[in-house]
Amino acid sequence: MAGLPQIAQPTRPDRIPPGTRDPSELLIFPVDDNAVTDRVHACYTCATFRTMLPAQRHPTMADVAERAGVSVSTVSRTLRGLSTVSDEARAKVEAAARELSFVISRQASSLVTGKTGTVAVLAPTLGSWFVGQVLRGLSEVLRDAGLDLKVYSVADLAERAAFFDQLPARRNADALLVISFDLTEEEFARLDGLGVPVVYVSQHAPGRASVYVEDVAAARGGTRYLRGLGHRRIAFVRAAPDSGFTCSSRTRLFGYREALAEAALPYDEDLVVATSRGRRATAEAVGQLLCLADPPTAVFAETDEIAIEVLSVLRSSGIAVPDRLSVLGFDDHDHAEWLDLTTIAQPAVEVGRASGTLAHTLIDDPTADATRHVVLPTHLIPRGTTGPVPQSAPEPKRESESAQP
Amino acid sequence: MAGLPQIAQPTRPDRIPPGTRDPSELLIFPVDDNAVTDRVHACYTCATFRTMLPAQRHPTMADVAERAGVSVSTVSRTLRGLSTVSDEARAKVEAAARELSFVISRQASSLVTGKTGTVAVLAPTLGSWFVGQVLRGLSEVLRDAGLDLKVYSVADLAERAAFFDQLPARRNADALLVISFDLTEEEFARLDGLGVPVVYVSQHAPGRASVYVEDVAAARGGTRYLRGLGHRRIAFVRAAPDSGFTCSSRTRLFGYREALAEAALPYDEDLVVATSRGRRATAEAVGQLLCLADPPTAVFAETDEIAIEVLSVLRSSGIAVPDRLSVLGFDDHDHAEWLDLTTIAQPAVEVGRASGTLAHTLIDDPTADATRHVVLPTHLIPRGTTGPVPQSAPEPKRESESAQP
DNA sequence: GTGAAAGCGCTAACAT
DNA sequence: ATGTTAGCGCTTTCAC
Repeated sequence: MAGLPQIAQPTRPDRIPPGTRDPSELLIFPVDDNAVTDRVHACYTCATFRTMLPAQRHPTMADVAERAGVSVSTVSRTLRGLSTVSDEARAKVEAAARELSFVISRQASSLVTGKTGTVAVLAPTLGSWFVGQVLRGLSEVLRDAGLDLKVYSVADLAERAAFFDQLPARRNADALLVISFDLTEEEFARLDGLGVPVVYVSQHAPGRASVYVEDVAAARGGTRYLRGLGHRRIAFVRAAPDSGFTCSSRTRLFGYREALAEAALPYDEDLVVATSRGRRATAEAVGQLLCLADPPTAVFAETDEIAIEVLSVLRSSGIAVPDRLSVLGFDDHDHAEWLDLTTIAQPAVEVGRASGTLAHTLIDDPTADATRHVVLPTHLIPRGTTGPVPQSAPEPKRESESAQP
Repeated sequence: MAGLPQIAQPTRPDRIPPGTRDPSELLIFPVDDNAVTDRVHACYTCATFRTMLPAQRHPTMADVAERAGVSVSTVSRTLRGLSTVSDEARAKVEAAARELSFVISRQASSLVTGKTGTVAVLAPTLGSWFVGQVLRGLSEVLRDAGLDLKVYSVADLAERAAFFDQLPARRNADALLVISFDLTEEEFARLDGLGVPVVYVSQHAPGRASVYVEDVAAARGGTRYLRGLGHRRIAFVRAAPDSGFTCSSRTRLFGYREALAEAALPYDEDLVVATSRGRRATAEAVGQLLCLADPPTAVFAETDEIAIEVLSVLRSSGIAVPDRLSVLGFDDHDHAEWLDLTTIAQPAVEVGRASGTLAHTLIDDPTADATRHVVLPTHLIPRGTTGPVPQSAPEPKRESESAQP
């Protein structure tokens, strides 16, 4: 692991305002505006505020018991809310615990109960909108259930392999939630043998507990909606498949194809393009579509984040939305409303909540149906980026061709 | 806690394709497109895929020792990488551990070492862009350090109070990271007595370990930049202060005021407006600014997310950016580039990395400087939403006043 | 209703 | 270099 950067020797200012707390005065380090390098500073004015506290031992149940004048067993029973404790003893224990700021050690109790009081979640990244929303719902439910939340993320294939090889969650969580992973059979098998319940989030895992929205039906509905506006040439922009982390591409593309088939529209592979993160890739993908002999009049993006990139590219190219090209997203990202993006909303927070609830159920009740599926609804939100197909499909106008009058 | 929703009785389709794995065929539940209610489904085709595995006991070190024909101590030493193990014994232990898929129980080892191998983080929400980026950097560093990451989030003031009352992280983590909280003195005091190192992230905590970007200098620089474009009436749009969760409003506003003062520009309270999440609040805030007798020619938004809302409102009002109004953000959110938003970039992922590194240092070395500050740089990225001040500050044009020629 | 004692799985000190 | 032993802080019998 990389160590901390070296401590830079701060140029001592002429006068150090003693004991000041105003943030503007505290920030007296020689930090250039717009500097390019990072550094570590000793904080002059801060150092006086606090002398190091001696590392103190956390109080244990024995401490509480002694103070309350009861046995450790009684403390344990009281704190777990068992009814076999007299009111008198309970009061004494609660008072003692409060006075000592006693907090139970999950490590110790888990050793004997076999429960860790923790739920682990595995996600491809912690930085995406969807994962963030799922975690929000999840943490809310787990907090109410008295469970802690541990997160594992794997950034690339090597880390992914390492995770499935070692399964660090194995003995250190009561359940594992896997968010939005396109798993191989081997990985499924590995998790099947994990020894704790596994809940698959945002994906349909055959024969295993899953929570997801009906991507296929939603994408079918979205494509039908575009068809209803008169569009016949509908493009699909998907995330780059190389990451291997998302399974929504597959399902949403499937729904798209179904809706085309319903209307006897051909599935044209030229209309399906992939983009990876970053504006360049999206610009290329969009360019590819617009250069087709028979270009699309509508674009269905796999996620709102992709749709927003597409909008951005279209705007800077001067292509009118929705007059010349309609754009449909998926997610109802916060920014979708602000950008007036038509999208298929999915209840991401609710997906998190349902996952947490399901995990909690499976933990508490080992006889619960471990193959239960929770399917959450989606709904289309028509906004301003979609409109009727242009009356006469115009030849794709290229700048070099259009002469000024 | 709310229970799981009732299992809906699925209408059995005419034919259940047996053993199929194609996702489209699996999704045979009566899920209406765009349905409004959620439900739980039993998955017909899935149930056949897997018979419940009996709950199996996790192998312990004793199991590994027995299989390897050595003592438990040797297993422990081997797995911890101590050098006092013969190659022969090491090989046998590693083989046995692998065969049994042994995973060490942190619970048990932490009981004796006093270390949990876990770092806890407290965040106001898990759904914001900044927190997500910080968590990305953090998890990367912690993974390399062999530490697990536990997250606590508090959604409202009641939960916040409960957290500081109980301090659930107390005995269950080796360090606590507090992200972007505006803490009271009482809360600081409570954390000072936590018994484990605390790192304050995205905030300057006097006398305590902190990692942050220099908000004051950055905001000063951003405001100077707008001044350099000729702007004299510069508005500041901040997040609603009622949440009490962010401390960036205070510091960034301070830098803004400093830059005004440098140029002897007056600080006009009418130019500082607050907005909460949601487009309506932003629309009102922007409206307030545009209705001023002497309206601003530039807007500095506390975050990119706010700036994007502002842009959206301006666009739908037909107010040209930057011709009539310049907009400056803060963060360099992913969407900022797509939207061509001028912004002050902060290295959010790097903030997470540095926090994790600092926490790791403080855990491993109790004598390390617990008041160390890491200050990371910011830089301004000029893009298309900022431009020179309009030549002659025009009277604010109101639709009712402008007559058609 | 309460306490004493055993032991969860591991590490650390000691003995060999 | 390896095995033996004594706990870490808690829960859980089992007596009382």
